[in-house]
Amino acid sequence: MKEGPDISHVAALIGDPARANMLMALMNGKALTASELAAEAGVTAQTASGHLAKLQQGDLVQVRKQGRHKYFALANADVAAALEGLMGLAAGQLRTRTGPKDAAMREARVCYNHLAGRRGVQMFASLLARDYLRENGEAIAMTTAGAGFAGDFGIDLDALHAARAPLCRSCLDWSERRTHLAGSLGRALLTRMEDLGWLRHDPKSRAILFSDTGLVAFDAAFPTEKGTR
Amino acid sequence: MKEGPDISHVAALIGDPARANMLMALMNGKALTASELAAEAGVTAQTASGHLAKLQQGDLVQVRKQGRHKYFALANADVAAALEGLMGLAAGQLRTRTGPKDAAMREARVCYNHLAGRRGVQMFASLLARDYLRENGEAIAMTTAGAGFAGDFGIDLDALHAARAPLCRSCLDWSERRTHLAGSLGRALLTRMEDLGWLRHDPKSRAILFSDTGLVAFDAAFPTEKGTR
DNA sequence: TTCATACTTCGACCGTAGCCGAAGCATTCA
DNA sequence: TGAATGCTTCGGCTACGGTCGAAGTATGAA
Repeated sequence: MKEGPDISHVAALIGDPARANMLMALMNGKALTASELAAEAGVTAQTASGHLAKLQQGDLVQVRKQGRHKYFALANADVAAALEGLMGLAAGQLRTRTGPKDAAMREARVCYNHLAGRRGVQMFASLLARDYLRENGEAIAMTTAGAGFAGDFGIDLDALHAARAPLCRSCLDWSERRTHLAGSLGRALLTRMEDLGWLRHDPKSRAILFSDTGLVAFDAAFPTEKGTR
Repeated sequence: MKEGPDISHVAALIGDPARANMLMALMNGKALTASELAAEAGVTAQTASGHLAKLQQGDLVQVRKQGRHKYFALANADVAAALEGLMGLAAGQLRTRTGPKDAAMREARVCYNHLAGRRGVQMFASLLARDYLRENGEAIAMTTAGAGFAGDFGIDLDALHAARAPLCRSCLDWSERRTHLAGSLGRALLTRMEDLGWLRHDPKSRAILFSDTGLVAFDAAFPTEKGTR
């Protein structure tokens, strides 16, 4: 028995304990790095790398490269549904456990050169909600209203456009596990807020520390749905 | 990575090509013998036996022993649902192909000592539809109306009750892949119809040959939903 | 630049599981 | 009773795939 151009291939992918643990860890919809998945599966990084390559080739996971990290997530809802079905047969138990350590880092930190963490996600969501930015798949475009907002905020868009770097890019947040704003605009927003005295860098870590008045101003500038009222 | 008390075990069962082929062959809901499944999977009987034992132990299939045959079917609808989910991921193709050879045998034949084949299934279904028999899981009980019908048909129920053998048993039909009536009642019905001259045994095979008048009488005695009018 | 981190590739080891031939039961049929 | 059929157990072979150490590449940090 050799040829199995069917269901068996994908089932065999799930059938390995290490890979199954990885997939189960991804079942909450969050993205995890290769190292995290290796720990989750209880194997070394080399072994995990091989497993993840197979999962990717089998279209069970999608990958997003982020600097020197690789974030893996389930490929689509169908994969989750298939796993659910198998879980029903196994009457298995879920395993959770996720995420980082430092509270300040989760709240706000610098990601390369832009704002990340809970505040970074908040800022990006606020810009999207007010239609200053629009997401089209991977691409992010600024609206004319967004350009006005950025100008009012004290950002020189012409200078940004002159540079060759892309204006807006989405970036996967490793603590929130949602996307936040990167690109030259993300960088400009962070430096502008630093100039305004809203925040400063923690010299001992990547954490970003808001001043009291800065935090109020930030919430006013980037309101969330709850905070808008 | 060793311990995988989860989803991976059942997935590994499906992950073997031979076993996957067997499961796919069972996806139409019909029951198949070990030999048929071996052929379906492209392995020898010994190998298939091992695979089927594992599938049974993993609660993916249920088994029913029928004389020297063993009929396997999917354990429940959950299994089928899980397989469906995996098929969705594999975009796989179904494979069908089933069943016996001789047309006369499929139409009607003797199964041990009772009527089997299309006519046997018809008879059983007719008795159930008119509430002469009632199915309770594995058990089959005769109703009082059924007792009256049997008496009118010329069957001595007292004699059957006197014998130690069970009155009614269901028997899985290998060509129709549905259950038909076995037990002492099934035996009595067949011999009674032979006495009435409705049918006779083919001396060269297990086939049962109806006479023209016998077939008309049989259809009248055991009408199907379509034939009732 | 130099160092540290995250991931990948290479090579070798090893265990497990699939496979079949042969023999062994169990059931049916003559 | 003996012969045929259907399935299982046993034993041994083979190979595929998971595993890790060590070295290699890429990215970010100092």
